[in-house]
Formats: sequence, structure tokens, C-alpha cells
Amino acid sequence: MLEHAVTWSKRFDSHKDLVCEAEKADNLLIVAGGWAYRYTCAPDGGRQLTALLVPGDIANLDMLLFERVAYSVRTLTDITVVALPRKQALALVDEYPGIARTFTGLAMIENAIASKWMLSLGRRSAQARIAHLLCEIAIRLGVEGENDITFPFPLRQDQIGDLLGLTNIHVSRTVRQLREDGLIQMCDRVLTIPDVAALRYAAGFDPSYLYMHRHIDAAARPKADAA
Amino acid sequence: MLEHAVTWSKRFDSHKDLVCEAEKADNLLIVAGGWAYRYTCAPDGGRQLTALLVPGDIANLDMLLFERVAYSVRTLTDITVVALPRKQALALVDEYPGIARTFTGLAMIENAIASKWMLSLGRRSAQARIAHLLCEIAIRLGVEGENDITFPFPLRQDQIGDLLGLTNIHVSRTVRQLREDGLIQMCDRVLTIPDVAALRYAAGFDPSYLYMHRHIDAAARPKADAA
DNA sequence: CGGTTCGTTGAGGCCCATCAATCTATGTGG
DNA sequence: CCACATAGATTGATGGGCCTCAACGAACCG
Repeated sequence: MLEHAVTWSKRFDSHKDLVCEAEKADNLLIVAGGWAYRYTCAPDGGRQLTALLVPGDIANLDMLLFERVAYSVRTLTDITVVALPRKQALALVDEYPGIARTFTGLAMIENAIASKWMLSLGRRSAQARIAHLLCEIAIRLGVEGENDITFPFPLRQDQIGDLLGLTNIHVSRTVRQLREDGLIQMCDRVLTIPDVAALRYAAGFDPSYLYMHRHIDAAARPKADAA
Repeated sequence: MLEHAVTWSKRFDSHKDLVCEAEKADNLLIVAGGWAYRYTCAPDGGRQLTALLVPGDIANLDMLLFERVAYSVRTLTDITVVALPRKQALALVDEYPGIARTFTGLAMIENAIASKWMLSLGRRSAQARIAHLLCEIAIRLGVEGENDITFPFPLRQDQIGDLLGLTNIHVSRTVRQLREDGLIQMCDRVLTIPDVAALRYAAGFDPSYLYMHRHIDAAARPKADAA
């Protein structure tokens, strides 16, 4: 069913805006391959990334309910995006309650991730922030294993800084320190984590918040009785 | 219809937990009068408030879809809370698509607010953070006017600090500076803003993100055609 | 070869945290 | 009425984490 509704699937270069703040958006955008991020700008020019989008993520969920979104979306790597016109997306939501529930659940998971980011931005040291980010990404990418895990990592240091509220310079110093402590290796857009437990400890990372989706069905099931 | 589903409405003292992280919650909680906040804790004991709840807000929306929520909720003032058992809430959602859409929209607005908080935590000075918070609260409370607006403000300085990632000490100094600059007055749990525009300028505040709810219906209307 | 991007290193300084003390309510019991 | 305790705000001194400015190094590319 979903396939019929797709109007287009398209490739974009890296570092291009897919969505512009305060512009009307007519398509729901789903990241199929590659990375992107949401960001907002302060009037004074300051920039803050507010979400990282990896394959499977929806770039602008709220366009379904709001005419304008309060952020921009920019590609981080070459990327392929699947677009669904609002009208069709809403029709789908209308016809299949499960899809509606899934969309709502996604919005809530994004809230949970945002909460953890707030905790990082407000309370953690630069080292813990970076470590926490890496732990989160490893899980969201579905990387398995506890020792010597390796995965592609296209983020540049200045982008890490924008994500975490740090300058690229300080990111550089902190990454060096993480490397010297033997917690990570980062080169050629590839990250390896020798000891996941150690990095998580340094980050104060608790992965449970990312597994929320496993519970969507469990909690939604009682609905059947009530209906 | 909503009235029939309510099981209880209850008063709580200030500084009590309504929801505990990782505990099962069976009731949707709606703040009827008074203030509360959501917060998460880091393993090392650090605490970060992730949302402020004023009358009309829902404390734990995601309990509808997830068995456990990833935060705690604590009262800030004496508060009255209306509770809706999950089963009944889900039945409502099921029966009235408009309610489902509203809930989803609320989750998205919370995302928008969280994004602005991230921007504050990551990029703004202490003075701008506090000013931004005050601007946001004034709007969420529905306070009208541009000059000499006054409203109750039960937050203590250490709570402002927990919200904004600052120490109570630095909040004290910064509030004094805001007062000396003539931007605010804060005493006896009452806040007055002599010149809203000036405070917004100091905060880099753009109120548009809080008006998203006005557009829910506008964007959802096309659904009717498609159905 | 020159230009650009991205990362690294150094020097200096500011913002804010930390530790510690004081001050003002406000309440409580003798 | 006074001694005492507590909560919240305030002030000072000190230090550190991170920013800013500036320069340099390495890789890539036309």
C-alpha cells in the first residue's frame, strides 16, 4: 500500500537544505539512505542542530499537522529521500490506524531523544557529550557487538560541535583525549569503539530510552479491548 | 464525552513526584491548575528539567503508547491534576480521530519547544537563556500586553538553574543584572516585564513556534478530501 | 602549484561552576 | 519575646572548562 503512494524518490548532494524554516512544505520526507540533520538558528546567527536523521527516520513529521515547520533540514552526506505528498500521507493515516499510531510514537521517541540531548547540553562535559552522542548513534544504526565495533561516521568535527554546543576546536581537543584514553578511534569517516561498556560509562549512557519502540505494540494492545 | 471518562481529579502538594522514571504509569495526567515539570537524571546525579508544565498541559502523553516513560514529573506548586486511565484515553482516541490528531499535535509542539530549549542550552548566554524562558512562559500562560505585563511566577532560582543548565548562584547574578538593566522585576513569586519587546530582543526570542497549534486544523483539513 | 577543506595546536581570556560565607525572611518552640 | 533552625537569595574569591583569535599542517583537487 505504501508503495503506491510514493510520488518520488530522489538523490541529493551533501550539505543541501531539504527543508527551510518557515517555508511551506508539501511532502513528507523519509530518509532512505544517507544522513541528514535538523537545525534551528538564533536571530544572532547561532546555530544548533536539534536532531540527527539516519536511514529510516522521517525528516519532517510535523508537516502533517502544521503548515510550517520551525526548523530546517540539511543533508550531511549524499542521500536518497522518499517523498510522500501530505494529502496521501494523511489518507494513509486515516485509513490505517496503525500507521497513525506509529507516527505518533515516532514523535514521542523524538521527544525522548531530545530530552537526552538537553541533559547533555545542560549538564555534561564536552567529553561526556561526545561519548554520549557516539553511543546513541551506534545503537540507532543498529550496530551489534560490545568490543571493537566499527561503523561509518560521516560527521565532521564542526558538525559534532553544532550538535553538542561546542566549537570545532574544542571538539578536536576532546576527541584527541578520547582517543588517547583508548575509548575511540576516529579516522577516514569511520569510527571504532574498542570497548562499548567503557565508552558508555564515560558518557553516563543508558540505552533504554532508544528501545521504546519495542513497547509500542504492547501498550497499544489494550485499545482492542476498549474499542 | 471527555467528562465521563475522568476517573479522578486530585490535589497534590508542591515538590512531589507525580511520575517516576521507569515506573509503570497507568493514567494520563492533565495539569488543571498549578505548575509542574518533567526532568531526567544522569547516572552521575546531574539533573536536567526537560519540560515545564502549566495548566492545560499533559504531563505524560507518551504513556499512551509506551509502558514506561523515560522521565519523572514533579510538582512545582500545589497542583490539581486530572487523570484518565490509559484504557479510556485510548478508547477516546479511537473513537474521535480529532482527539488523536490533537494528541499527536501536542507531541509535535513539545518537540518544537524542546528544540528551542536545545538552542538555548547549547548556544545562548545565561542572560539570554533566562530572558528566553520568561518570554516563553508569558506566552504559554496567555498573558496579554506589551508593556508592564505581570503574572505569577512560582519558579525558584535553583529551579530556573535546573531548567537552563545553570547554577542557582549564577542565576541570582544574572537575574540581578536583568533587573538592573530594567528588563524584568522579580519578587514575591511575581514577575513583571516592563517592556516585552526589549526582553525579547535580549533573548533572541521569536514567538512563532508557540503558535503552531493555530495551524493544526488548517493543515488537517485536506484529509477530508482524501478520505 | 595554489586553493580549499578539515583537523590540529597554542596563547589568552571570559563565562560560569565551585566553595564558602552572609543576609533576610519565615517558622518553631521555650 | 527571644533563641534557634531552615529556606531562599545574595555576595565574594577562586578556578576551570570552553571560547576566541590566530597560525599551521595535512589531504585533496583543479
